[in-house]
Amino acid sequence: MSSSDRHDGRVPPPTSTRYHHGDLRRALLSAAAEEIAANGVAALSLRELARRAGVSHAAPAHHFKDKRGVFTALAAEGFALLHAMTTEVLVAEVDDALVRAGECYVEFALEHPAHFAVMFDAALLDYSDADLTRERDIAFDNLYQAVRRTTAAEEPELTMQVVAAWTVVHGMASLWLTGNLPYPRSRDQVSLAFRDLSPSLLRIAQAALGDR
Amino acid sequence: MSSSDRHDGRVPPPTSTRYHHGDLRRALLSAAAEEIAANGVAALSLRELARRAGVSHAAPAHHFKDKRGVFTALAAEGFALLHAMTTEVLVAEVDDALVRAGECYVEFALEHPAHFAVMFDAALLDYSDADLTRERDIAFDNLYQAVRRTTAAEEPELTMQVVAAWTVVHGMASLWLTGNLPYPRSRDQVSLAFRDLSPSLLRIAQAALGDR
DNA sequence: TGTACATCAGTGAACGCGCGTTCACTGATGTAC
DNA sequence: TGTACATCAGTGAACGCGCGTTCACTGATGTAC
Repeated sequence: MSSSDRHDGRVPPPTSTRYHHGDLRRALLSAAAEEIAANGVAALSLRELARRAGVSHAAPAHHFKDKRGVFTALAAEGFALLHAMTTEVLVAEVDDALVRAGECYVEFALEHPAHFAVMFDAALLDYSDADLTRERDIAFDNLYQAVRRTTAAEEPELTMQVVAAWTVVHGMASLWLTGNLPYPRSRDQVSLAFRDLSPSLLRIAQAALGDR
Repeated sequence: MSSSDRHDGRVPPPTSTRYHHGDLRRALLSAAAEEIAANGVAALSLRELARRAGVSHAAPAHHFKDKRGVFTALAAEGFALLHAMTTEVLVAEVDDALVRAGECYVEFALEHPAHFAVMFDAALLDYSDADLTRERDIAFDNLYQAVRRTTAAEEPELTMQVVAAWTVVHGMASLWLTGNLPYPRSRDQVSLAFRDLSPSLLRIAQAALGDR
């Protein structure tokens, strides 16, 4: 830690080694996302995050109570990201808002696999965290809105359609992330996959109804 | 460890404390399933499994190389269970084999959540394990067979329909396990949920195609 | 503009703990004779 | 049927390690005056 790289202006240089990190919370969350994406949720330790952020192992305690706090913050961030992506689609007032919102869901999962892995895992999260539940609720709101754009159905049919739509995109995201979809794991494949799978989905649904 | 409970016959009493466990491998896998279902995959330790099985902490090494070995054996067992369940449906030669096989998938996930949690998580598994890949492949075979019962489609449409069917049941199982389906987490709700959701699924698929 | 001070993010040493692994051992089982 | 022996599942003590947590501290920042 030489004295030359202490601070050279109002905005601290993010690459130099300084006593105060500047944005350690952000850095720890990013490190957590990388670590989880690479080695899974079971491998995460706070000391490892501190190491990745180039900070002493006691530093994270200033930003997160414990490991659960990191997972919870990551999940909240994930819901916020998903909400932002789907909101973009909804405000565009396009015809196929539901399909586009569904594509958002899958694109989000592919781009942020660590967030996705954590968002629905009750064993990892602290649901008394107001941030988490708020972000989750507003993200979920957008799904409801997207479904409403394609149907005039009232409850309880509306909820059934929300569940059906969510089921499809959630299944798709999960299978894709686990390498079980015949497409490369890339965001720009999502629209193509939707186009390919929609007719098959229709066939499957028809078969399910017709065979009864 | 009194001398009175050593062995009183050919078949060792499973409840008494004996030097040789009798079926430790099984007991460890069951303990692992319980532990994972209760506290998640991240919480599992070999020492805890030994404790649950009432055996010294060094004993598991005789049956599993390491934690990954336990996860891998659990996943293989899961695929075998799923295969057995779906085979039952297929040999029955019913009309709605695909729907029934799909119900099997969701029922399996609800009844064996720990197995399900482990089966598709690449970070936990050793894919060089012949048991695992064999059981996975034969389980997957049954899904293909079930789809073939409803369609004369050839490749690549056949694979698309397999993927579509898998997507739906996998999404359903995942959301159900995470408490996001409006049904109690019970096996006998699965058929009902299928009946409720199939029309909604059809509507969603139609909307996806119609809006393009 | 300069100085004093409160605040707080980050340090680094220390701690106790549960973990996986190793190893010489022991108890039980089954098989050869 | 009885005895000797090989095999191996399970024991328990020991080890080193990475972990989370605590705590007195220090360096940087921002604000009051």
